[in-house]
Amino acid sequence: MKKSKQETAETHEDILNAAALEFRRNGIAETGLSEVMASAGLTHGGFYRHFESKEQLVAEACEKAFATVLDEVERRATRNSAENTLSTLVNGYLSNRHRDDFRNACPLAALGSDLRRADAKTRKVASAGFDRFVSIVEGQLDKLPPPEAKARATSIMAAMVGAMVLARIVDKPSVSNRILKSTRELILRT
Amino acid sequence: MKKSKQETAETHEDILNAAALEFRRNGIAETGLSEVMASAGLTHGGFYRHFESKEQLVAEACEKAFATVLDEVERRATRNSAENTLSTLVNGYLSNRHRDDFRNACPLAALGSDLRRADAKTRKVASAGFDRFVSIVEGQLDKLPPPEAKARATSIMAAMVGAMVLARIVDKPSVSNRILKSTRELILRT
DNA sequence: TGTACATCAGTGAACGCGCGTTCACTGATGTAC
DNA sequence: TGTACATCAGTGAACGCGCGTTCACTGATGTAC
Repeated sequence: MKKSKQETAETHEDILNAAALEFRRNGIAETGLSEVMASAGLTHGGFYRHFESKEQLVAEACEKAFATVLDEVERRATRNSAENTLSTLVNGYLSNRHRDDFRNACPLAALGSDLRRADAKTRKVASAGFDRFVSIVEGQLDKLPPPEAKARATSIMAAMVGAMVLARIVDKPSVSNRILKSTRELILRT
Repeated sequence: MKKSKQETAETHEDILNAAALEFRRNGIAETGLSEVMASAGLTHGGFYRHFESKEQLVAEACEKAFATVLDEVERRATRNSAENTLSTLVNGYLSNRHRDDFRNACPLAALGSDLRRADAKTRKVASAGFDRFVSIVEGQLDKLPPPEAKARATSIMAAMVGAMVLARIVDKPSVSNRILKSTRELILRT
């Protein structure tokens, strides 16, 4: 039952989307290929018609997750450039919605320690994703001279990622909310 | 070859220390019990004389890692209370040494996304570790009124953990160093 | 345009491997008398 | 204090299981003529 080129391409995207979600939700090592394929509506045997290995899927799924999330962040950041889009961006990132929903979750926070241990290709993807995210934040800091803006944007990313990682670890909702709130304040005060 | 009570207790600690190191270095799911036992100088069969399950080892090893790291942080923070110990603490946490050496690495940053997916007991341990770390930082903010100090300490923790997570993901040393440096500045300026 | 055939996406069973866990066994320790 | 025996830390082999990966097979698609 060979499929048409278009169907094949759609299936490829389905697997990528399923993997991008499952990896962020359950972790890379904890997510099996059968799980990913089932989530995409397929049996696991067909996996190797689309990817050379799990490592390649990890790299492509991370790239996909970064692209999806950053396209959306960039879209919202550039929509109303007149308003204060930095606070929109920060409040969106450090929100309960982002914390609780992995469908559009930032891979840096969702896969933090997994990415460190991933192979070179995936780490390259993650590094590029980080750079792009910093650039978007930097674009919201037009009141600062460029070198300071880059440093500032970098530290804002660190604070946001750390807050999201911690907000998901902690087992008391009140503490989780306090982490998000105080980090919003740390970044946005001045 | 039964061992004396003291030897048994020492072996228990050896396994805990080995696990605390290997989990932080390689991740929880990626570290096998054979690996931990070999690292402690034992064969894997004896594991269940000391622990009920891998989950229990994870919880105890995390507790051990938090205790070791936080005792040391607290010791240094209270040693010379006259000096500015906040900058000592922050500069120590956001250092290349901390980033590159997992023997005394903060479990929150080293196991970030692993802890989120751990069982209830381990998450409780991690939450308690986080609370204690916040209290130590809060103790260095004696110029702020208590409620603000707690919020500030919380956001400082978020920034430090995020910076360390990102500094380890990124594949260019220059970017990694920039993350640490800019976050030190974000926290310590004012 | 129609026909014959090669291609290959997807299925489902099977592979070897390492995992967490169990178990029979050993022999020094600790205890009961 | 000395002796006999139960305990149990540690070994090394084995267990079932799920993992990533491979493979024979199916049959619709795409291509060559």
